This record gives sequence, structure tokens and C-alpha cells, in this order.
Amino acid sequence: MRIGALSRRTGASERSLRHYEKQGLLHPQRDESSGYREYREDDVRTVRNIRTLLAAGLNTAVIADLLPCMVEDEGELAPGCAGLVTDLNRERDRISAAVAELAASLDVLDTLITAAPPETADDPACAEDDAEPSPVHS
Amino acid sequence: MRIGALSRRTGASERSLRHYEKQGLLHPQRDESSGYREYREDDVRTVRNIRTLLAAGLNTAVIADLLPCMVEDEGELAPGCAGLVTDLNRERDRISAAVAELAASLDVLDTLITAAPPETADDPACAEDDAEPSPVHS
DNA sequence: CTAGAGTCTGACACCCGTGTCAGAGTCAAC
DNA sequence: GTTGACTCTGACACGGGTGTCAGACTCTAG
Repeated sequence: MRIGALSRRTGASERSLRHYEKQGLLHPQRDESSGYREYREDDVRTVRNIRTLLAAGLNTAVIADLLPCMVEDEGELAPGCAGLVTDLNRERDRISAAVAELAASLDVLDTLITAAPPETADDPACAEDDAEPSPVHS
Repeated sequence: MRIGALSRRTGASERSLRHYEKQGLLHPQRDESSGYREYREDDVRTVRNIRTLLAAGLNTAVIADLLPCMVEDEGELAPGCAGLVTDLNRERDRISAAVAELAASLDVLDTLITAAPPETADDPACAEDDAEPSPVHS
């Protein structure tokens, strides 16, 4: 199939598909006369795997290493890629740290929201009487 | 105090402090003869507030709106900043969505890690240098 | 043959806080 | 007077997947 069809079947834009190829994630054949990319049926699944991993926060370089190890089944890894687990765990830690950071950010915002002056608070439960009119600095 | 001192006291680089000013977050006086920025003692706290909000995922435009409403105390909001709570809640929702997205990413990675082949030490061709037999850490 | 859809490559923009550099001016200390 | 630390402005780069455009070529249906 050509790039337009693959785009429709995967939801990835043609732009993205060309980008994935340039990053070494896809290797479509080329039509000799036209130069058009010719994708195989397998590539539909490959692109979906790529999208999944991108959504997981991995970049194309990491995915390029990971992709050859993925097999047909649900997120399963091919044998012989055991060393990859180290990389995956590193990614996992990275994402985990990001989650922790954002969770802390939520706390900061919640503190601010809770401390909002009573007249502006959405939730009446947050209302407090000690509205101290401190001068607003310029 | 001048920019170097403020940088040391806040941990923000001079580059960042100049950036914050350009974004309207700081308004230091200028020495008439030298043109050097002159910061007030208050600015130390202001910069710390800025850093906190940036760490919370807010951008400088949002912070510019938010900053005049913050008072001296811990994350408290000044009165008379109606409508701000709505903005804060929107930011909260945005971060919350990001957390959910990353959590889903963690699931994807965990699925891959769990599906990894059980230490294929049998096949030397698959051995990798960085393949440490470390257990999956969570 | 022709119109229109499909595809090609290459390039620029975006986000947005931060790092870094260059060239020049300022200030305090010796 | 000289040296060295400090500061100034402006500009470029980064990450990194994606949007979008321009100009040109290819394919297919009528």
C-alpha cells in the first residue's frame, strides 16, 4: 500500500510516516518508476507499535532499538532481546520521575486553590474568615 | 542587589532572570549610570514563587497573571483576584491529564517489561554487554 | 488529453525555558 | 593605570514530533 493508505489505516499523518522512515523505524520499498513508497501489511502493526511507544514517552531513537524485538502478540518481546529490559526500566524510571514531579505540581496548585480568597473560591468549603488585606506589591 | 547576587540566592541563572523580566515577571530598577539591574529584597521571594509555578508546569504567561495575586505567606492568594481560581483549576486539570497519560505509558512499559523473555542466557548470540541480570525494580 | 488526486523532497515554524557565546561597557581593588 | 570580575544586549541552539507550504512529478478516471 502507499503512504496515503497507511496514513488512513494508522491515523499517523503522512508527514509522520516519512519522519519515522527517516529515523529508521520504517523501511518501505520504493516503486522503481515512480519512487513512491510501498508499504507492506506488516507496517500497519509496526506503525501502531511506534505510536504506542511514542505515547509512552519514548523517542524515536529508543524505539529504533526496541522495535526489532517486538513480536506480533500484545506488547510481547521477542526472545534474544533480554538486554532490552534494562533500557525499558530506565525509561520506566524516567516516566515515573515525571509523574512524581507532576504530582508535586498538583500539590502546589491545590495549595493555591485552597488558599484562594473566600469571595473567589468555587467551593464554599474553602471559605475562610481571615481575609487579610495585605498590600499588593507593584 | 544585582543580578549575580539574586542568581546565587535563588538558584535561577542570570539568563533566566533576564528572561523572567522580559516576560513581565520581574521589574527591577536600573542604575542610571551603569544600566545594571537593581533588585529588591522582595524579588528573592518573587523569583522563588516563579520557580515553583514553573515547576508546577505553568508557563510564564500564566504566571504573569498569577503573580500579582500572590501574597507573602505560603502559597496564599491575595483577595481581589476573582477568576483566578478558574484558571488554576484549568491548570490543575491539564496537569492531571498529563499524569493520567504518563500513568498509561507506565502500563505500556510494564507490559513490555513483564513480557520480556526470561533471561535468554542459552543463546550467546543474544547476549548483550549491558544485559545485567538485575531484577525488575518498580 | 486533461483534470484532479496522490506523492515526492526539502525547508521553515512551533513550543518555551534554558545554555552559551560574542562583543562591549562598568566597577572595585591593587 | 591595569587587571579581573561583573553586567549589558542580542542572537543562535536545543529538544523532537508534527504542521504546513512550495514546486515538481506520477497516476488514474473520464
